[in-house]
Amino acid sequence: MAFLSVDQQWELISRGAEEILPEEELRQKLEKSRKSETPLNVKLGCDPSCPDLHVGHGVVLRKLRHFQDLGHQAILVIGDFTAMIGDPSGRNKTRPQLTLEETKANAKSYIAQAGLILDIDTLKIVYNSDWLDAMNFSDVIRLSSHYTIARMLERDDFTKRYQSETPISIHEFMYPLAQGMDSVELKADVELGGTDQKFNLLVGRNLQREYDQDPQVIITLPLLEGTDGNEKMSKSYGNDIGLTDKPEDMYGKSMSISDEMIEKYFILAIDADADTVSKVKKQLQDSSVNPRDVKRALGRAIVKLYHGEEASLAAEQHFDQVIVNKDAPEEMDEIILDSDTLIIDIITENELTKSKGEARRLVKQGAVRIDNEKISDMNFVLNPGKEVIVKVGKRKFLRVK
RNA sequence: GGGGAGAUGGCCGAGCGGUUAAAGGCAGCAGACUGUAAAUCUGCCGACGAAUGUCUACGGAGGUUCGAAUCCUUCUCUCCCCA
Repeated sequence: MAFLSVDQQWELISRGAEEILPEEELRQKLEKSRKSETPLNVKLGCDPSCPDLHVGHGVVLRKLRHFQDLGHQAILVIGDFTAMIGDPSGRNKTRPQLTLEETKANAKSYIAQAGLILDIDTLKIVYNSDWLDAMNFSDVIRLSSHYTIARMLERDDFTKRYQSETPISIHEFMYPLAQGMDSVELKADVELGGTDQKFNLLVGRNLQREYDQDPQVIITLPLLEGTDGNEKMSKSYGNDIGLTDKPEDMYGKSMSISDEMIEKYFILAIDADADTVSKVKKQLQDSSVNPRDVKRALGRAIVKLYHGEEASLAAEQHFDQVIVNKDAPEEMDEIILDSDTLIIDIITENELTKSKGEARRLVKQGAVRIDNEKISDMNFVLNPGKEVIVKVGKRKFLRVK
């Protein structure tokens, strides 16, 4: 296929990107690829230690998709090797040791979800255990001789941990090297990653040079904060919008982001073009529009991206009904009661609360309603036979028959 | 190899023989107010029980004591300094 001009490609590639290092080299690579009609190898590594992707992952996946749209070769590297090794010291909870089966299952789920964004047909998927597992100890020593401790310690989190006297195991130094080896193996022209990956991406660049390759250009993308507006989006912080979340949840979560995040979400979560972004920015600044309405548009856009237009409208309607008008939703889990049961047991057993203690606390605080009637009696008993709706907090419902 | 410091609830961090389910902060949850925003205020925040309460918990295992997060022994792990 014919490639667009470098400037045209540049517009899409640079959209939303934090840094492109070095810019000039990327221009040259694009120029060369255009002339020789050879697509660039664009690499994105992923960590299959967790099976669920969220909108934060979507940011960098969309960027990879941009390259696909421009006719380049997208390569998804499944980091199954590192996932299998995990963190042998067991200290790092985000890096548990996985079995081969778990890794495979996660990778499968990862690819399926990534397919919501990427063009799977032209995507090249590789597993880094293919080459990393084949290295022996001498290979590893040879590889590590290309890097020094001082350079390793330049990495932000190493510096911090070193200064705060928290342990750093030697093997942790191997991860950036392993990731760099991937770039060498794949002869990557470009590697994408979040800003927190900058160091690792640069190691790949340096290693390629050591192995006499044309070093990759790195493109970093801003990290998207989660719905709390604070921490980066992550399932473990509970602030994520999952790609496979139900439309209503997706919409609801989108509505709970803070005003300051709206513009960023427009840029990173839904890839809005420059015109839309500047319009949003203006609306937020001159308060001609209630920020809530800007957010509603955002919520619809996010749901539409993953579930289609129809679902996005339904999700908004659901939101209006349940949250704005405080009505019960049409669909909710339901149970059939066969004997008199304490309300506390009902909500605990159906996972509306985590423990009976919590259930009691909520009753005490007036957060539990039956058919919209606040109950305050801890010993309230529900009798079978009559259909009622139990509501806990603002958004947990259960139909009891 | 030698010397020193340390390991407390989701996280940070006080406690250093009984009044400690363990100060304080952060995070979390609920209520009020709202735009399921932010900010603010109030309450809760190990489990089980209606409750006096019972059980589990201060890195692991033993021990001293009427009583231990606190003292002793030992193991595991971490950090610092010297070599």
